[in-house]
Amino acid sequence: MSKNQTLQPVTVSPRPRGRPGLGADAREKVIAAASEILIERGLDGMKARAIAERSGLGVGSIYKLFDDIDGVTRAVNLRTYEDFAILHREALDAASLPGASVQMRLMALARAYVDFVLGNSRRWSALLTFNANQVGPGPEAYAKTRQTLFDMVDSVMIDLPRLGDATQRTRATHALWASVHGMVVLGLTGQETDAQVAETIRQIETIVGAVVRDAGG
Amino acid sequence: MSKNQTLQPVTVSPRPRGRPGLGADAREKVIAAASEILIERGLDGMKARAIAERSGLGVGSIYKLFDDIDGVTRAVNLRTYEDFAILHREALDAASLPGASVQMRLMALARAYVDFVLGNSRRWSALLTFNANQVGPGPEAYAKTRQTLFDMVDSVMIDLPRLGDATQRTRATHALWASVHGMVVLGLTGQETDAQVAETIRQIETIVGAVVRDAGG
DNA sequence: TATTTAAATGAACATTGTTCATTTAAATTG
DNA sequence: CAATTTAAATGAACAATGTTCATTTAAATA
Repeated sequence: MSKNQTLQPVTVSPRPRGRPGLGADAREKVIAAASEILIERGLDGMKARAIAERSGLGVGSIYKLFDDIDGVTRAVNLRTYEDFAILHREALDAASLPGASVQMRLMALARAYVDFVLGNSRRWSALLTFNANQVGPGPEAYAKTRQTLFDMVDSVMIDLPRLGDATQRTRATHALWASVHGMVVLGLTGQETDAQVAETIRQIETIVGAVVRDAGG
Repeated sequence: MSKNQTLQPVTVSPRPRGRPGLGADAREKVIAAASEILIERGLDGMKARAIAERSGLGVGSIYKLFDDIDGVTRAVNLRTYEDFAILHREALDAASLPGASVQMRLMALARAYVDFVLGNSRRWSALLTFNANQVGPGPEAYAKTRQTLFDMVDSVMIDLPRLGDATQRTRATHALWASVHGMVVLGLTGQETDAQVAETIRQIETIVGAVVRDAGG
């Protein structure tokens, strides 16, 4: 191997002298600790000191890793959103058997939505609160997951014969999934009975059914 | 006039001796001050001291009138919700000309929804944040306004011929309006361009149109 | 006018986000 | 290996905010 340093200068900077940085997993430890607290005690329990104690770090270290507590919340919410997408992927794969109708596949995705909210109420609530306070589009990191979710729904919608061109299908996909979001948000309060859950599912079936039939599905 | 006190004892308690209570409008002054701050500085500006200063009361007085700052927020949000409903009423009345189609009237209501969010972004955001943090159904006071809004939409939906019985129509009304909510929430971020607003309206038209056509409207 | 009473107040406290002077420990140097 | 260097790590201290309660205030009565 050539070692001609004039042609190929050493680009790796020499290891600095001082104490090495926080382990690469320090960020991960903070996010994990904060997530646990969120699940156990809700967003109100996600205090700087509580996160520090559970993660085994000092309070100040959190501010080395994140700009502020909102930064931790953003990271936790991003994790929530990713888990949300993973559940959808699994549900769609399970429902994508040969001959599965558009309605069936869309409802499988919708049920994944409902299931996630039911099983992750505090993480979900934190995500909603964050979005409600956002001005402007969310952080760029969310875009990828959002696109992943969109693609899943759109991959089903593409089987509807009368949705028009790509622009119109994209619009219908966004519209339908925002609608599911609305019905879940207004239907599931965090203290719901089985009957309320069933009613929410039926409402979603109503809208999905109307859209699918209207588009010749 | 008879003054037989044994048959008709005096039921009005005598005026108490001490300093009289906060004026009946003290609560109103707090709500007004808090609303102004919310509009000017957002939810983060709604601090106890800021509300006290602007309302001309002491900090402690706020805690005589409300259990805590969340109580003030709840009252402010209720006011927001009532104003929201008023705008819908005006829009529906204006759109309820003879011969106005179901689609036209539903879209008039939907445009009122969008207009309110655009014109009251911080108050709207506060309402969303509150709902996101609620566990269980919102306070009972909200139920009346919610019913008012539901009745408006339902009074249009009743003109659709193929919505089935009252249970199914109620479900469709809830479903459609929750859908509009979802599209507005995900479509209007608080920093939206005219194009984004137009796209949101078209998405709503897509869902409303599908539901109306599917129900024979 | 003096007295009584409860409303009204704001200083004081508790909690929490955030900073930064100091401590700590890893890597290098001699 | 001991001394030195360096930046990470820390947590005490500060700032901001929600909340309480002993004291003050003023209206109604005696």
